[in-house]
Amino acid sequence: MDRKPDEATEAAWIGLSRAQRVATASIEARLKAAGLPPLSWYDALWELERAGEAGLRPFELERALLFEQYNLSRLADRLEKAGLVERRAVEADRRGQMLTITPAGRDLRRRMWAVYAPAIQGAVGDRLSAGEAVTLAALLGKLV
Amino acid sequence: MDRKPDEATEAAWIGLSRAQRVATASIEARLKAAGLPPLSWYDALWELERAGEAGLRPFELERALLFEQYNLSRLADRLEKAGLVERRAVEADRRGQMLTITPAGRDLRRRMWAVYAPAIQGAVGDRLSAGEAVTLAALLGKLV
DNA sequence: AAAAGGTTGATGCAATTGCATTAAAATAGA
DNA sequence: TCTATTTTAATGCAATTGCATCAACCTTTT
Repeated sequence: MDRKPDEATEAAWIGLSRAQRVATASIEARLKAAGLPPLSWYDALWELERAGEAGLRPFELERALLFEQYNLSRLADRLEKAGLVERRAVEADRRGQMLTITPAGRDLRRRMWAVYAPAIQGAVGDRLSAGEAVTLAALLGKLV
Repeated sequence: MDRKPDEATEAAWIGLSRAQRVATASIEARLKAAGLPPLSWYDALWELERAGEAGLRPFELERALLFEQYNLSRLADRLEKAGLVERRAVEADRRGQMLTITPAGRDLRRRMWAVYAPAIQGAVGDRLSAGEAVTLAALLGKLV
């Protein structure tokens, strides 16, 4: 069922690993240089902003971000402590909670995007033609 | 010079991030399930094995693996402590050292590959046609 | 040759991640 | 119902990573 990867598969895997590291390093470096928090904060804030008033359950966010449960729990701690997110009780399930973004959270998310967007362009967009970007996105989609 | 990414660029970036996480998680999980060390150990051992007798300077390995200097220094500590790698002095530069793989290191590398190879095939090869793998590798290469 | 600057590698300390476990509540099954 | 199982979320502790800095040595400049 599995077997050995052929040469192209191995090259694709290595490329995936290296490309992601290079791109991520460059993007994270720009955020840091701008005095902004890491990408994981952005991802969480963005999901919560898209979720709107209702917010999201931690386990939903966890799946959306492909985070480990304990990592999400602690990311939520930090976001809450920074005033970017609120934890509120959910009456339907007394174990659970609802995470919602605060105005400060929306504001930070927006400021991060101002750095993040050009960083994506620099790390990815500038290196690919429009057609290549479409193809790459489609191929990567097959791996998920 | 930078500006905002278009839709395809953003999709490619998100896909890159997610595909890498999914593939890596699946591969690391298989290594762990087999009681083997993480991928970073494999990568280091493989580079050192390819380097042969002469070995590599830490800074060379650091660049080959895209590691931070302090992380490589500590990875070398662990590999050495596990008897997989040897640090030896280099006479041409008394600051430096040479890292070489030991027989135990070669053995572990080989045993890891027995798990790693099918894991790559499962996470990447099985999800792409041969042509797609070639295309993907080429596009990812443009990002590095 | 001496000083200034750059390279190589390690390390103390803080923050984050991983692992294992736990507590509490919901759901399923007898 | 009431017991067993599953789901949701947190947390103590160990390992790893990140940050800042340092020490030693090499190289270049004057």
